[in-house]
Amino acid sequence: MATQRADHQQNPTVDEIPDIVISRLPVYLRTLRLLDSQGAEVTSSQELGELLGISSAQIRKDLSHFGEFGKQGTGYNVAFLCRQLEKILKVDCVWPVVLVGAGYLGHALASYNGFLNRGFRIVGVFDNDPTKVGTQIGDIEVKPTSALPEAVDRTRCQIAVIAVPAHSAQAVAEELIEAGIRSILCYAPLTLNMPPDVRVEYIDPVISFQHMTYYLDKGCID
Amino acid sequence: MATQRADHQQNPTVDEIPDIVISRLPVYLRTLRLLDSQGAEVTSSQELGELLGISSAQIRKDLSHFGEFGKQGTGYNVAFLCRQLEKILKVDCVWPVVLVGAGYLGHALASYNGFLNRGFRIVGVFDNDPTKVGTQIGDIEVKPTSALPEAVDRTRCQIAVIAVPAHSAQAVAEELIEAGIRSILCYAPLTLNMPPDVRVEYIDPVISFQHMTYYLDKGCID
DNA sequence: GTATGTGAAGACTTTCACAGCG
DNA sequence: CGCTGTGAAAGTCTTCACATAC
Repeated sequence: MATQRADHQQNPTVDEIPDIVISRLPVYLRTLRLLDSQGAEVTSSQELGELLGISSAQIRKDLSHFGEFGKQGTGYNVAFLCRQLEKILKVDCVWPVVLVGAGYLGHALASYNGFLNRGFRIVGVFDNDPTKVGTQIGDIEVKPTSALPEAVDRTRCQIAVIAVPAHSAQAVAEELIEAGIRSILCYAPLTLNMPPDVRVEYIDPVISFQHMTYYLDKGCID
Repeated sequence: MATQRADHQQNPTVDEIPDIVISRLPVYLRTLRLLDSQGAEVTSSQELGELLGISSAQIRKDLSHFGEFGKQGTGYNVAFLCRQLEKILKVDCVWPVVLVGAGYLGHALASYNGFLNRGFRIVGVFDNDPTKVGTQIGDIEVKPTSALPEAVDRTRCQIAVIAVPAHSAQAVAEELIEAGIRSILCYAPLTLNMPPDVRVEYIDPVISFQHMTYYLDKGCID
C-alpha cells in the first residue's frame, strides 16, 4: 500500500525485488533474533515457517533473491542469516528518527526502549502545544516544530513518526518533507497526500479491528 | 498474514471474498467518512482512488464483491456507501475490547478517544504488575489478569489488545484464548503461536521502519 | 538421509477496456 | 456524456517438486 520506485531499467542484472518480499524480511529477522537469543545455532526454512505460520518454500524463495545463505542438508546458521538480513535491510547500524506529537502515544514511543537494538533511535520530539514544549521525555526535551529543520539536518535524519491528531497530520507531513524527511510512519488515522518519492507506512489500530470484525460473529453492543 | 476460514464449500453462491479485499474496506471507510465530514454528498471511484493512491478500477472491483452501490454517470453517495461498508464490516455498532498491559502504550490506547465513533470501546484494562493494579486510567480501573475471564464473559468480548513486553505476550495470548477471545491485536514484537481459528494482527513500528530502510540511502549513525 | 535453491505450474490479484445505464 | 460494473487479459505471487549438495 506504499510502494514506489522510479529507476526500473537502470541495471538489468539487478531486477527489482518485489516489495512484498522486502516486507517479510523484518519478520524473518525478528524471529531469527529470537532463536539466536534462545541459543539456537542452526535453523531450517521449515522451522522458521512453522514459527511464522507460512510455508517453507516461501521463505526459501524470498531469501533466494539475495543469495544462497543456507547449506543443503543442514539449514541456515542463525547468527549468519541475521547478519545478512540486517545488511540487506540496512539495519546493521542505528538510524535517527524524529517524532512529532508529544501526547500519550508520543510519550509511549519516546519512552520505548525496544528501538535501539533493532536499529533505531529517537533523536528528537516535536510538538506545537505550548504546554508540552520544554517538557522532558526521558532525556529528550520537547521542542516546537520550528526546530525540526535544524534537527533533521544536524542528525541527517531521513525517518519521521507522526503521532499527532488526524486534523494536523497532513500539515505536519508537509513540514517534515520540507525539512528533508524521506520516510514517514504515520499513526494518525488518515491517508497522507505525499509526493511519490516519499514512503509512508501507516499504523491505525482501528483498521486492524475493522478487518477482524468482518470475520467475527456479530455480537456487539447496540 | 493472518487469514483462515474452515468453511469453504458450504454455499457455492457466496464464494469466499479475498482477504486482501476485506483489508482495504476499512481504509475506504475511513476516507469516505472524512469526505462525509467535509460535506461531500457524492464521490467517484476516481476521486477515492486519488485520495488513496490506488486505481479506480480496484475500488470498483472491490465494491462489486458486495453489491452495486453506485450510479452510472454519477458515482457513489458518500453517506450511503459509508453505511454499506459499516454493515459489511459489522462496525454499525460498538464492539467491546479488552486491553492487557498498562504501561505507556496501554495508557495511550486506553486514553485514546478515537475508538468509539469507529465502532470500538475498551471495556477493561488488565495487568499483573501490583504497582499498576488498582490504578485508574480515565474511568477504567486496572485489574489483574485473573479478572479477565469474568470480564470477557460479562461483556461478551471477542477482541483483545496485547500491549505487554514480548517475553510475556505468548502467555497472555493463551490466557485470552482461554477466556474466550477470538481476535487479537498484538503490539508485542513477536509472532504468536495460536490455533488457526484465532485471528491475530500485529503492530510493530520497527517492522515498518526496517521496511523503509531497505529503500533509503544508507546514511545512519555508526 | 536431509534440507536448500529453483524452474515450472498453479493460484491469485490487478488492470484493461467497454457495454450499459443514468 | 460520465461513471459504474465486469468479463477477459495481463501481471504478480505462491506452491510444487525435484536436482543438487552436504
